Amino acid sequence: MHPSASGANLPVLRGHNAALVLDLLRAAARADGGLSRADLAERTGLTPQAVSKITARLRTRGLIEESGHRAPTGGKPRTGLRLAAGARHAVGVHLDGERLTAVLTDLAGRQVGERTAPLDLGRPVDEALGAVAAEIRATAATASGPVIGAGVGIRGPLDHRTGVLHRVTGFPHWEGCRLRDELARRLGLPVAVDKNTNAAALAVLAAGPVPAAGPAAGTGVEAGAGTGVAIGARGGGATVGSFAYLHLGTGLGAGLVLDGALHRGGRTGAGEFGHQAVQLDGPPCKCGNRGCLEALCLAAVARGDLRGAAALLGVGAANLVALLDIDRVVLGGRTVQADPGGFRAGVAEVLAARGRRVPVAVAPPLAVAEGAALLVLAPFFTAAALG
Amino acid sequence: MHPSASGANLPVLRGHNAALVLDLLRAAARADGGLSRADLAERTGLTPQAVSKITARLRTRGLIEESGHRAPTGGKPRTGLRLAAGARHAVGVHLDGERLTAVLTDLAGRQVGERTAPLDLGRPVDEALGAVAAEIRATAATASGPVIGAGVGIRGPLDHRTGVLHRVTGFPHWEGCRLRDELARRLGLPVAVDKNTNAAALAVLAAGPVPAAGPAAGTGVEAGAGTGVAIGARGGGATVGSFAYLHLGTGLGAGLVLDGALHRGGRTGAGEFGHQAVQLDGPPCKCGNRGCLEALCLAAVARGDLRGAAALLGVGAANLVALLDIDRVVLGGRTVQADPGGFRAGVAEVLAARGRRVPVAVAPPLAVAEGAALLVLAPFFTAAALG
DNA sequence: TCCACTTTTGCAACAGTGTTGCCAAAGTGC
DNA sequence: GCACTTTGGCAACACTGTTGCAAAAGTGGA
Repeated sequence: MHPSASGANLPVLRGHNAALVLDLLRAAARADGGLSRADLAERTGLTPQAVSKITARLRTRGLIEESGHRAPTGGKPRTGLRLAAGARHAVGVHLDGERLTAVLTDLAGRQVGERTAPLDLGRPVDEALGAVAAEIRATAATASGPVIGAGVGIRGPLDHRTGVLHRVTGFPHWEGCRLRDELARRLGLPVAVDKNTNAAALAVLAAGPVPAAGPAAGTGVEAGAGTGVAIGARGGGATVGSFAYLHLGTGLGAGLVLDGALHRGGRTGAGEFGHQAVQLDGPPCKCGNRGCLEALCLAAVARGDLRGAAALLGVGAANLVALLDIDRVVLGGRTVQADPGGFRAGVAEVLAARGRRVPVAVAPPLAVAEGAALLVLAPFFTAAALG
Repeated sequence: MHPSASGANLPVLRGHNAALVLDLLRAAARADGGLSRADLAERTGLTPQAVSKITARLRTRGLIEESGHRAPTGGKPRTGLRLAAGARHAVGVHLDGERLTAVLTDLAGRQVGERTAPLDLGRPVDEALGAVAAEIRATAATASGPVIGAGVGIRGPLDHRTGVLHRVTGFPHWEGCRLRDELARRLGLPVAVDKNTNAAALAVLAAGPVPAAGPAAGTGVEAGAGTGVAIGARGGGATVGSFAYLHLGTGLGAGLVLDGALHRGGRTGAGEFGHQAVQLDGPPCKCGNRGCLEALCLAAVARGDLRGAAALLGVGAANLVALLDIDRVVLGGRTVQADPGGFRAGVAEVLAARGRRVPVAVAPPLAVAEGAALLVLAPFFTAAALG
């Protein structure tokens, strides 16, 4: 591979624009319903004629379709275009220690099916993988159209690029498991693996901006310098922004979306949120240090002090919001789901007290599984409109 | 403006590739010297013929030039191409409270001149701005070619997009100063404003990867999903990676480069590193909270405990490396420059003790001013190779 | 000294992108 | 019924990178 083969030729250009259009239609599909060619031209900055050509190609491929007419405003009414959401499906799996949750989603990433099964990671790897593959197959079997692959969300540390697990707390025989390739071989389908926090963050990203009005943020583009991202930086089709997904379950971790893109770091290590020191002389953590946020937070949970846990989570969130200038915070994980309102309020309170006024929300319970499915759908909205 | 006008047409494509080539030549200019057309083709992934056309256009514009021949390897020797570094110049200014440091740089961002002058922010804004403008003019006057603008690095908080200062600690009459526009008016030149930490981070980014061998990091590109950045994400022409610049002076802040791009956040607020809580029951900070890293660190400095300050900085760095999976840490700021070796060692020690083995370096003293100049040079390496 | 060989670069023709100019289609409103 | 507005497609176009081929400029061996 080239060290930095980022030169763009005509096929790349075409793929980029096609993916952009498809992404806008995906976002629209999850909101009102559709967009016209004129809408797309306005939002992409391309000419209407270019959009016509692009949508014609996508229509030929069966990825989008026309959908009636909009109400006219004094001229010819706009023809609606929408994602042919049923044209492709994906399976997303959340491996949560003792439970497996699988969802089937359409091309827009919307859930259209669900399965749950117990999962015993204590079994031999080969057996367990067979069970996981069987669940994925069973989920895929309910799809009305082709299934393009399966995504898996699981606790880190792991390497997203290679799909290899580094370590699974409590189950040392899983260390080094080539999860992606093993599942892909069993399924005969493309498989993608990522941390549960990253998967959930993708689901939140795809769900679009917070329903309520967001915080004030000027949209004025100006002539100042901006080293870094060139053409092509974009988010989930809607407002580009930043948020952190904080996951409190058997551990504490984060999924970071910065400027509309998930930040994984070079070794899929980003998001290690739980082992920040917040009490230098605090109690020892199993990581070897003292005063880690995770240790304090889980201790509070263990003694039933959910308010205290939420407050601690709020402190960590405040640190993070300050460091990254993040627009909103989303909470998730089994512990949070036990008292969503309490955690939301507790975290928001600490954030406000520290002058970091950002909206706080709770992610849907299936966010990890949904996001895992998005892992395999992503290529459609990035460049894979080729072929 | 379009909400997300990221559609790419032919001019955008051309600009992207031209900027990419120029950026590679800039990086080369700061290292060995030059690259041939064949080198560029290899690194961009474009065909040699495309590179020939692109370089011909850049040569017509006087931005690059041929530079002798490489040693042949059994065929026609490669013709060297290099940035016409003297074709453009820029001024970078660091406003550091009581001192102004201005540098003149060439197109490659290399320093070719320097001026220092006392600065009294206690004076009326108008007077002080006049003095700053005069220094910039004096610096620009020494340039052998056209000066395309001036960049200013100053302590935050401020808004990079608008160039407006929010607040200058100790000098309330500067609040709300439209620094960018005021200077641009006085100079008749484009001006860009950014936080000192961001400017320094840009300088570190432009300087390229750490001279010694970097940490291991697989370069295998694979077929997994990667929602987010599409074409065009790139860094300073060299290895794309992440690092944090930590600035310890009269305050404590950070400049974050993630995946090769400076992360500013939506409100230029990113990098507020000093007000992370690391001691929940610690001493009060002027920000209103307790146990902020900045308060602890500056207290250590005040009592002459530089080792203690370095250790605290190391704790903060470890938190940050864990959260963002960062490849290296770079230190800077007046306090660090007082004992570079001690801080480097102290921070590295804490990082290692916490299992975050990343290289630690100290930035050159003029990093902020140099980075400020890069703010105005950036458009050349992003898209401004247009008409 | 000559000649095959390799490698780099350029010229010319080409494929395919988005753009421009123009026009038919399909509504509203008087 | 007719002027007007708006949408979207057809055709010609400009300009991108690509492909095919040849010239330039070296090496190395006979």
